[in-house]
Amino acid sequence: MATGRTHRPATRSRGIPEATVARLPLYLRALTALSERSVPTVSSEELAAAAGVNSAKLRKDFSYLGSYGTRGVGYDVEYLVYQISRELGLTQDWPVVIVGIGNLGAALANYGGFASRGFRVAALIDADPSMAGKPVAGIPVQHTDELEKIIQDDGVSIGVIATPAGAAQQVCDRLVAAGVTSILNFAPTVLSVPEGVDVRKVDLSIELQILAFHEQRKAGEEAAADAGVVPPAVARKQRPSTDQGPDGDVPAVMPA
Amino acid sequence: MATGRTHRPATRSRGIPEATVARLPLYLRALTALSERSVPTVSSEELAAAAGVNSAKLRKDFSYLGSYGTRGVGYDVEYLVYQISRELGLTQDWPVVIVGIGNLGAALANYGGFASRGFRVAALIDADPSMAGKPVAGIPVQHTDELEKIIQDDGVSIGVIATPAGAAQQVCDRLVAAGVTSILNFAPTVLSVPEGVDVRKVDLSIELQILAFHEQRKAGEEAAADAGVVPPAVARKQRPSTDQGPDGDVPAVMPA
DNA sequence: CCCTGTGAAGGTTTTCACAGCC
DNA sequence: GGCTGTGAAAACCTTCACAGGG
Repeated sequence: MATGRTHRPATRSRGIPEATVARLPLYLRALTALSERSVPTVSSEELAAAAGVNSAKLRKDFSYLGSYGTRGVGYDVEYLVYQISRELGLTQDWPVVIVGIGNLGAALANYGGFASRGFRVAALIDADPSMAGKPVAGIPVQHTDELEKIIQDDGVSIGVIATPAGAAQQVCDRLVAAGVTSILNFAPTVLSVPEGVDVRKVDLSIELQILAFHEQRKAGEEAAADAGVVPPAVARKQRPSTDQGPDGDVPAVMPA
Repeated sequence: MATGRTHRPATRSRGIPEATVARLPLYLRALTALSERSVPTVSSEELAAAAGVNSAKLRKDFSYLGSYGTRGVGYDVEYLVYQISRELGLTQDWPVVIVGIGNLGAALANYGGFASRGFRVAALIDADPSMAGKPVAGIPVQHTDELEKIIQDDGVSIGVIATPAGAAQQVCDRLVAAGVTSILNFAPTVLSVPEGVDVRKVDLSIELQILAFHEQRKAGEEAAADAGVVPPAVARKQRPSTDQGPDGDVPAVMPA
């Protein structure tokens, strides 16, 4: 699934596949770690292992960005960090508002991974008046009444919804009306947004349900295998997993 | 990307595509809402809209489960709820442990979506001795030392990791050694697990980075469109979004 | 000789469009 | 006539395998 904009016909020369975009942050994280250890270059094989992906995929992904490697050598770590950051738009500052400061909202506010990647928490917003002024992660919570003003004053284009499901659509509508065009939704609801607005969702219980499906499947297989109905399962030898990546599935995403 | 088991050759009669599995929880949520409103039947069109997916996809998805609809009428809500629950393995009880009771762990412990879907929080575990005994969401936190005992006594097969990145692999190893075979990882690290163990990950900052990518793209397009270089963007009329679904991308998944 | 970059093949997922049943 | 279920086509993504540059 794309972004709703992927459908546009013309001018798709810079078209980076959605699946590739989804992996760029993984590569970036692995590269940042290498950079911190002052590793100068890395091969597709090594980087792929660090990102939990296979190397052919990684090379194909990078080929969409351009030819940033050197044959016989590998990729220059610093250079790649820069190129991927630029491609993802992380070289600019993205002010973000978080709406709904419960446990989850607080966890998000405290999450270090944002600040280090060009995201700045511009404001924390909650509907509970008794929260107003209370600092969370060093930032004072503001009341929902201020929402429009904050977004306009700070030029916020990305909003995070961490409210209960019942409030999510209403908050979403206000965010969009005030100018937000990208929304990360943690509430377990389908949001309705106008064209041009991207929504991505993260649903904790969905991930668990998918695990349960496979878990159940495993149990069934064992039983079947024990009964000799199915070829015996491969021995479970310990070995580093490969290809641990997002992917083609549930991640929970989607366009508007 | 499949589950690592998808590759197995033989006996794939019950093979439900991974992309379909990833959407079943969405359908289930929409159906549960209809059930609560005592709606008896629903058409593929209506249910698809409620789940944020298109109707052809939904019908194809259901066709993998069997023929549970009635032509000219639609689907029986209660019956479908049951069939999907069963397929996902939610008709049985899944004890779950959450390791790492910071803001995020606490949010997860408090999250209502678990209990209502067959997941039972069997224990909360944290490495900080001063947390031990403190109740979170009504459940007393236990120390990491108890981890193996808890997992074995309760027959836990699903573990949730909400620790800092540095501790994640170690916790993962202990969970796996104690018998856990499915892991939901919130720490921003690639986990290495033996074959037969499924890992799914949720990375908050990855989702934001993907939004930033599209956000940047929009800005660039507007500029280009203003300059007449690109066909003018479609007017942004308000209209309910369709096809808001997980999907083929970053969700963050993968097999072992 | 090593490792990137990439056509081509193979697989999976989505979408179309309509036959078939109620 | 309405709506499901599904082959067939199209789009998308991954993997293979190797040409070609360092």
